[in-house]
Amino acid sequence: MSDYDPQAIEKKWQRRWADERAFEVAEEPGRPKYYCLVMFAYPSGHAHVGHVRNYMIGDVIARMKRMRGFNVLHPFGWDAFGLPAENAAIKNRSHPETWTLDNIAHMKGQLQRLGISYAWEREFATCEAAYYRWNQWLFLRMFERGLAYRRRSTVNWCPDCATVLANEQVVDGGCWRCGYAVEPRDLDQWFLRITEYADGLLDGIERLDEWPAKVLTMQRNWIGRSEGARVRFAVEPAGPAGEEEPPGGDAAAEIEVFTTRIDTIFGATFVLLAPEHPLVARFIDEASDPDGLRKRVQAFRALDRTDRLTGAVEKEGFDTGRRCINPFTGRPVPIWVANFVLAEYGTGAVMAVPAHDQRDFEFARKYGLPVEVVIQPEDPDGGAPLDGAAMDAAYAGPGVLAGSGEFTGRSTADAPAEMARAAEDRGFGRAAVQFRLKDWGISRQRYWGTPIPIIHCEGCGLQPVPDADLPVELPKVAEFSGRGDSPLAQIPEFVEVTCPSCGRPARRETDTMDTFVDSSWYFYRYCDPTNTGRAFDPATVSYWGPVDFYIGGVEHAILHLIYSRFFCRVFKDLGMVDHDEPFTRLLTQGMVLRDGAVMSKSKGNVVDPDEMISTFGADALRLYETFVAPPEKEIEWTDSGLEGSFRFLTRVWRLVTRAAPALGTAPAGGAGGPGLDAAHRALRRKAHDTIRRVSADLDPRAHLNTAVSALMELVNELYAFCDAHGVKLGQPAAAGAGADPLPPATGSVLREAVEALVRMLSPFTPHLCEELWERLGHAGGLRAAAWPEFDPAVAKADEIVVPVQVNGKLRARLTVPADIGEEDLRSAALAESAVQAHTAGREIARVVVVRRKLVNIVAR
RNA sequence: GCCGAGGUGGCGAAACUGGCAGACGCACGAGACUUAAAAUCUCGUGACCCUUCGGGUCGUGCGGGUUCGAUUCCCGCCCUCGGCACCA
Repeated sequence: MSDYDPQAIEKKWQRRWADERAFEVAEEPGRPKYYCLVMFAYPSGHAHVGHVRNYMIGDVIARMKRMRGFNVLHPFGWDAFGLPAENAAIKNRSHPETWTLDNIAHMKGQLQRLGISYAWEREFATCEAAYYRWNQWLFLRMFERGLAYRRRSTVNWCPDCATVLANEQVVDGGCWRCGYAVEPRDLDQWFLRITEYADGLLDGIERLDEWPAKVLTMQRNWIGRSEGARVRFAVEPAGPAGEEEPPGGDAAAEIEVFTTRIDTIFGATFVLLAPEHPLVARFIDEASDPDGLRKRVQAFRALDRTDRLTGAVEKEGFDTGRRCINPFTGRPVPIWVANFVLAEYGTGAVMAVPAHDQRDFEFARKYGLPVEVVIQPEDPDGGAPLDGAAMDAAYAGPGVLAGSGEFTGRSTADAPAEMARAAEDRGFGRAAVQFRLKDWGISRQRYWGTPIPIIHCEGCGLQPVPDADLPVELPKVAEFSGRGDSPLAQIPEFVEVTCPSCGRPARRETDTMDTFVDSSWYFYRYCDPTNTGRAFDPATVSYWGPVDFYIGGVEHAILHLIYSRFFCRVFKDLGMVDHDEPFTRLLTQGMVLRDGAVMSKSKGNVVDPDEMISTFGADALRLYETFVAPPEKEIEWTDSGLEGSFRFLTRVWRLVTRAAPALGTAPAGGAGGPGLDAAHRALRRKAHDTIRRVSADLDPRAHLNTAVSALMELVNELYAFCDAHGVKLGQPAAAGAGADPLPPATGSVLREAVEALVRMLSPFTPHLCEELWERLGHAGGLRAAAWPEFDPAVAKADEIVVPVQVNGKLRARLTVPADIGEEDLRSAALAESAVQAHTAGREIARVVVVRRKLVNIVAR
């Protein structure tokens, strides 16, 4: 057994860091700052090794940056509102706060046992009124600006969670949390106008060059910008000519469509309405509905929402019997209702151009509707032009407009802009941009969230709670009986208030905010966490912000990471932040799997960090999770891998503790020292080469795994060096070094390498390295120690090995002076016997010499 | 269908700007130490072939191309994973 005792070492240093408030920071104008942030935690109960990996990546970067002289902000906190707490309260007949605070206490203990260098002084939980009052404050600012508004709308309702979900929280038609099929419901809801910022959010993506391409793509898809045009088709009066319009009739009705292909509009042979389109009900008179169209509409609307959204339903439609006028051709076209047209996208109505849209084409063929070609591909061979009657598929490619009136002959490249302009000039349309992104519904009919600070007054309407009355605190008691209306609605002393405007009795809003509001700006609050006068001091955020390095799971690519970008822009418009983007660099860490599956309690494959820590120590766990693969990749948990990391740390322990008594003072830099022999110079070279590699791997590359392997190589080399120079590292322990004092040169070279090793390893395994650093005779801890300095003069080799190829195949390796000239290298290569054996009897056509890299001899 | 990321030994991976493929680790094998085992230390470990130290051939998903030289660049495929998707 080794005398490496992680339990004792880790306790000692964790206590010391806590006593010294070692990682708290203050603004220091003029000193470079670095804001390193991991996504804060939902206090679900227990951290597992997947969380640990996330936090380790942040901790390695934060500790390294600190040693490199940066003023590092590395905070942590809790995303503490949310449904699981409320569900647990219902189940346990307790209060959500109890469950939440218990979990936070437990998880905080777990994180502290990992020795993460958080500024715990800045910790907060979003369920504290001191935090969520600023959610309310911000909501009111958005309300004033029309960015927060209330409207009745069809929303995504999760029957299981008994609440509304944002569009982003519906995954494959189910609830993102419980998977239960989402239903449509008509409710009055609060929305945040994120669409106001759609263009800015999309354009900003172009400048996020330190974000993973995957996340940017997902955000682009989610925002879903389409350029096209809106065109209005006038509805023809109903019934035979001369018949009187019914009262409230639709003589002036118009159908507005959105299209990305206005250049095909002369080929629009019918118009399709969503079943929910308001005109549909007007077109179908219930009293005289001989064909039972109303029933068909209802059948369409009743279709499974998921199937309808994913296209799993058979495309069907029917003729309303009404017609509208194509404003470009002046011709009437029939109006149909189709089950695949979505009310919530665009205008809920589309023009159908079967010749140039595959879906329209199939629909037209199914129902015998006309197909008119208005785009002819440019065919250099002069083949037969397309014919609507004979086509077996739509032509959606580029070409030249045909049968399109004054636009005939224009190209599909130019026509759309011209035709949109024409539509605008003639007053029936305009160029338009359509987004897939919708406004963010934040109303939740649940208790455990931020109360929305609004009062409903019958006389005055929606009244904001005055700023002076903030926070609107969650009432402490509430009945957690189960499902139904918001629990807050059942607390009279919360609901019954007086109108701040007229003073008459009024009702308080009982919805709470989506918890994603909480997480959309928490990174600013860390900068100024105890401010009682405002959300944060802009000057403080100006110093720390934006977040330089943000680390978290890719599952937040479109939820949290779009909302935060949105809030950043809102704060900027409020004059509170001075940057456009909140997170300069984003790293999405891979998940930790076990037996090929995500760890979960239900699968019973959770690896508990506490168990690993008690067996191998936090340092071994930290090292394993950073070494096993690049941070972005998912990893498969293996116990043997963790054991391997523990073995390595034992090796480091033995190396440093046994060698320490014999170490001299480190060499004072310079070019290797003329008095040193080859082995000593080689060790110095290796040490400095490792400094170069590890430094670059950590910053900026964040390749934590290769940084560790470089350190392992250095340790291997140090073992070989010690073995060759009489420092006994192997067993038995009693026969350690120190018995024979080392020659001063050997001791000083060893010290230099060992101290570089300890410092560079310390971000990964801080407890072990602090202990070793102390044993090496340094006071003040590693925080005071600078990152080792790379000296190119020392790293420079005096001899190098150059591979020699013949026709691209490796045939020999030459050991030559590092500064060898091209000519000398060339002749040395040609003189090599192995080379001559392969060139014998052949003509040497060419010799490629790449300085310091390789020689390739081309022989024929 | 569209967009993105990938495919390298038994396994996790490395190769940063076109220059020795497989560093480092896991697993496995051999040796040293030991009464023995564990631990530790040292060595070996892509495949195939000739086998004599040693040498040869093949090898980074598949097929082509560019190049003195390709895991890396280009063209065409196949597969895996992720996102979006009746979005007009």
